[in-house]
Amino acid sequence: MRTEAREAAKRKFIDFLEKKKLRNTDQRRVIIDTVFDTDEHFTAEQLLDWAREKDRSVSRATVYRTLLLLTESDLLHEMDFGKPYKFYDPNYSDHPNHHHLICEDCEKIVEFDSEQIKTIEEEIGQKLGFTVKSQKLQLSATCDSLKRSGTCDGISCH
Amino acid sequence: MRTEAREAAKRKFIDFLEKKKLRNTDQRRVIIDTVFDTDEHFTAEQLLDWAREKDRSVSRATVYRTLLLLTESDLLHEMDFGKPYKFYDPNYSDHPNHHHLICEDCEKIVEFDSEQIKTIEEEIGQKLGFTVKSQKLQLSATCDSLKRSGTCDGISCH
DNA sequence: ATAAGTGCAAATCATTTGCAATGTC
DNA sequence: GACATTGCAAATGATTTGCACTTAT
Repeated sequence: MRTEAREAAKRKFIDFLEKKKLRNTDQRRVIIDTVFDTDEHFTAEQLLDWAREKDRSVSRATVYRTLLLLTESDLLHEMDFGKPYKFYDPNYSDHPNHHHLICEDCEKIVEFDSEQIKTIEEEIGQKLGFTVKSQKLQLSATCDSLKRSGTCDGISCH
Repeated sequence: MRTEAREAAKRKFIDFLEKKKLRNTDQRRVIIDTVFDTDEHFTAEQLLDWAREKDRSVSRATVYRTLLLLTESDLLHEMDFGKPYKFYDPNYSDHPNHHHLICEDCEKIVEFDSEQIKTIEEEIGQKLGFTVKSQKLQLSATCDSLKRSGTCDGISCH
């Protein structure tokens, strides 16, 4: 994630805590530093591992409790990729309307934006009598370069 | 669901079983009858209840095992609506490309199709070097009639 | 001082699985 | 008869929670 975006997200979280009269603890700081130092999707367990590398005192319970605060404050989005555990996406604060393409061949996840889709979504919502507030779009796809050349090189698949 | 679509889905499932040399048991028949007699989204637990009304011998284990077969054969789609349990959507065999709009006010789920979105998805996939195989789009929205008149009447919210 | 936050271990709860009995082909 | 399928009850595994101690404000 870009440095400014990352720092902005951390600041927003501190603001969120203050506004709710919640406390700015060592563990919460370590966890948000970890969350916004990556632009990968991650699981609760991965976050626990990473955070513990920085501070052994971070516990699984606090990771889950902080993940809840981060999703409530809309700085982190919960994602379901069909696995029995959740993934978390730290890129929404920088790209609030991005979508996901998941490659069935290499499991790689590509993020993309589309103004066009956003516009159509709003039109459709209006036609149905609703105001669209947010969206989740996941495309499942196969890798063209794999099919053509037998390997996952080029822009696709990595 | 329309009668023909419903019957077609059941037939496809029987074919699927035969092709895989799996057996056409009483319990599986009761479960698919139940699944394709509704066009609502449902949970495993609801399906168990409904199936048991028809045949007390149906067990939770068989419901889960049959749900797996139904999703594998692509006749039923698993959906994540942010709850700790999964929902199942029986309408994909009739409308393979439909999307969902979830109303934040009344929790109603509206299904809709859009050729336009499908086209854009394919274009974007191509540009990224992939062939799009399937998609999941969920819009989260608020109800206009509720905002205007204070009640959820009209086409929205029911 | 006070109330929020923490780690730990136990609890929860949807889903999965081992197994002996049963049913389908 | 062979082997898939079933129900049951126990296991699993991600996430949540109660509690006594600790820490931020």
